[in-house]
Amino acid sequence: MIISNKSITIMLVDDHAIVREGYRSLLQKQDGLKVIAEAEDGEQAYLKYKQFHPDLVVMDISLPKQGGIQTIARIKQFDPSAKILVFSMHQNPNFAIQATQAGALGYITKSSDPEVLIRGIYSVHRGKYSISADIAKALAMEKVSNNEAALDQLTVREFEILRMLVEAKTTQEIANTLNISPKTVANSHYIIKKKLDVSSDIELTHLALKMNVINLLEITGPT
Amino acid sequence: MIISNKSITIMLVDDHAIVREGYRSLLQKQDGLKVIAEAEDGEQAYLKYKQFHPDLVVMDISLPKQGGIQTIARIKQFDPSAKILVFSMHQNPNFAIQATQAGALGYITKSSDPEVLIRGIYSVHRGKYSISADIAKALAMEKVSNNEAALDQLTVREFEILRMLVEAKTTQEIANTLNISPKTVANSHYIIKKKLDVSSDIELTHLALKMNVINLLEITGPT
DNA sequence: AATAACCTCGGGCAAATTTCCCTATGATCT
DNA sequence: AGATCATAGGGAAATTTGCCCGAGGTTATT
Repeated sequence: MIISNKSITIMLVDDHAIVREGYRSLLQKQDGLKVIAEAEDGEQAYLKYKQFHPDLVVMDISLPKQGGIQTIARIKQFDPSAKILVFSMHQNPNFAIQATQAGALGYITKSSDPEVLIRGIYSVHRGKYSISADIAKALAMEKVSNNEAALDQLTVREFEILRMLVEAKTTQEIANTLNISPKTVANSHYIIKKKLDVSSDIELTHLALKMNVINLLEITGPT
Repeated sequence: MIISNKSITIMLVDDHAIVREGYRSLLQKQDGLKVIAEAEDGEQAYLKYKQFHPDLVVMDISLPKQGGIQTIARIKQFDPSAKILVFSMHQNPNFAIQATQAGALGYITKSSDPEVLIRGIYSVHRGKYSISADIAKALAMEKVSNNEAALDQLTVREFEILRMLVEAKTTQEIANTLNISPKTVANSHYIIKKKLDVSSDIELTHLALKMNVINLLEITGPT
């Protein structure tokens, strides 16, 4: 056999315990994969990465405290060779774009079949970029009828701030969460509006809804 | 032993395979619980409920095609004694309210510890309503602040201005349309925010969407 | 290796807005 | 007739916005 006899070590990052339970149960069935660490928020993920040096990180990006995108960037900063596979509930390709820009090597939606995740893991481990079919399709569609390209102009940080802004977080709250000055948040707020070419916060909210940066259900409750 | 020797039979409904995997792995560890069916969308859930008659249904409400709330209502219509426990990622209490009104007996968030879910299952099975602590808190907060009747506090004129505001019209445009001074519009804008108890325009927009002052389609355009 | 290009972070400051209070004029109600 | 309320807007303080700048750090390019 020319197959490596070493398992691929994996760190799981997800804020929902039940999902981590699912990962573990699923990955245990695979001989070549071994879960060596788990984290439930961005801060923990970063610290545990430094501690355990897993071959690969499988993470959700909707994390409490300083979001997943930012966490990807931090981990990549610490270890540029880190292999990160995003496993997210968002079908929105904008998230995939942002995640990739932050350094993720793969983006697979949670609606995918478990085997897709498994294949994605092996694929990313080999250094190959991997996205699930639904996202690939959405990306392709976007290419044709895209006016959403505007969002690509935002930096990772700006995108993150945008999300918090349109969730009606205050400048102060955002500053606290991201550990930056309120002034910087205000400046980013301004830059975001300028880049997206809107002149009021209400327009900004509309645009965010239109581009599915936030989901209407999240703010209005179910219909 | 005076304990019932019959297990509680459960149907799992979640569109994410990984989450179902997690449920199963978690529930298997409990002696008294037995998963006898799974479904990944509302339609399937309804059909399988009729087929298997589980003692209890644990379901997510963010389901593809006609959502979970609708499904709860259909199942309850078929069997008013159905016991349904919602297990959702949404901390938003509106979901809990809607789910309860549709007939759910419990609402637990996915961020809860697994044991909270287990306790919820037993609780709901005994016919007792069960919600997780975070939702209970959010509901309590809501009681004091947010009342749907808030809009009634607005005068006709204010309501008119509100609608134009959330359509992202500028103060100047509104003033022109209504033939009043921009200063008056600005004053009304302030009064509206005060009456509705919001502190930013983004919050105002959310509230307007929530209360159906404006329709989402109007601002997002056709899909 | 040096340079350019960018991102993040924030200070400064004038202009614009928001906030809050106040007055005034009709309606409407009692 | 007096009280209440909706509407309209002035004035001034408090805040935010819009724009410019520069310091560090990273990433590409040459």
